[in-house]
Amino acid sequence: MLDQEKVIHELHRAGIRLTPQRRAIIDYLASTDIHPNAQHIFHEVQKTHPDISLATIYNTLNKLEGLGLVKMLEVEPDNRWETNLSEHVNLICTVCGKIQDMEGGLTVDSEEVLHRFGFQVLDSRMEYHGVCSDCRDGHKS
Amino acid sequence: MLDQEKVIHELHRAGIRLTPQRRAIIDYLASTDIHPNAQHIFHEVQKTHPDISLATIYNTLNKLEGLGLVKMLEVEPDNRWETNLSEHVNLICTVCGKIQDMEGGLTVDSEEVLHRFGFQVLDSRMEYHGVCSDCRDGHKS
DNA sequence: ATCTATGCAAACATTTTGCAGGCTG
DNA sequence: CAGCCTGCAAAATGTTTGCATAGAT
Repeated sequence: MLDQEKVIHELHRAGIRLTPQRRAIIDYLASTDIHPNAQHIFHEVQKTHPDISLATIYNTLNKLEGLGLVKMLEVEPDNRWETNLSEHVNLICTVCGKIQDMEGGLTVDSEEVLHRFGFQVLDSRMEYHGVCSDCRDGHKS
Repeated sequence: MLDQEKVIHELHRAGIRLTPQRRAIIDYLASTDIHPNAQHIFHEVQKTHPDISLATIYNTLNKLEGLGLVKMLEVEPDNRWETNLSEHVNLICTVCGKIQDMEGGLTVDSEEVLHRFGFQVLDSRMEYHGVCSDCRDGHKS
């Protein structure tokens, strides 16, 4: 989902150093699709870098986001992060908090928005909130 | 956008008292389409209720949201509130923070999501982030 | 060698909670 | 008049910032 080579290249181009901590964060993000929050990333990266601090997680995520390499999902109670940059819908379970990607489904017509509102679309975020299959199953029993 | 009679009826049905403060908050929400944040609502309602507290704003908004009468938009740096419950897209200007509603445009196919993912859609949130016409104009000059 | 990144802890900002008194229904 | 609601202030939580040291290029 996240192209590590591209990330490293972009960091270099932006003059941002590739430290072991950042490397570990990038590796973790590339390895998962669970849309983790900062705390979750922190705990995962701690396994290999016990001294890492939460501040470094935030620092790195913000830098990656600034380069357009990851996206922050503004979800309660804390933000979640994804590396899927394609146009897709996030299915957010309001019971367990799980987030899945649904490719396709909705298409943004930037031209129409520009004509109707003079609004230039740079990014789109689409979410369906509801109950995932796991939680529906559990509820039935 | 917000039907005050319906709100009052729903509050009554839910056994939630209609205090002057809540009335003022509802009146303000019904009068605007700017998608205010809690602070903004606070300042507006303070004009007629100088003693109101921020906590009451939050309390009321949460109760109204619990009844499905308003929607919270999880937007940085603070949540915004809207009373438009129909399926629509929020156009969010990343320059000035203004939010506009775009009716139509996207349609949620709940059946498809249920079939493909076993995910039961209860609510949808769609946002286009970009630059509004005002900010584009300003930028050009 | 330079200058950015790190870890720590304190600071911040928004939202929630606890409590004593007040007001709605 | 009973019980919920208010305002206040303190607490809670997620995120950012400041600083001295460590480390990447």
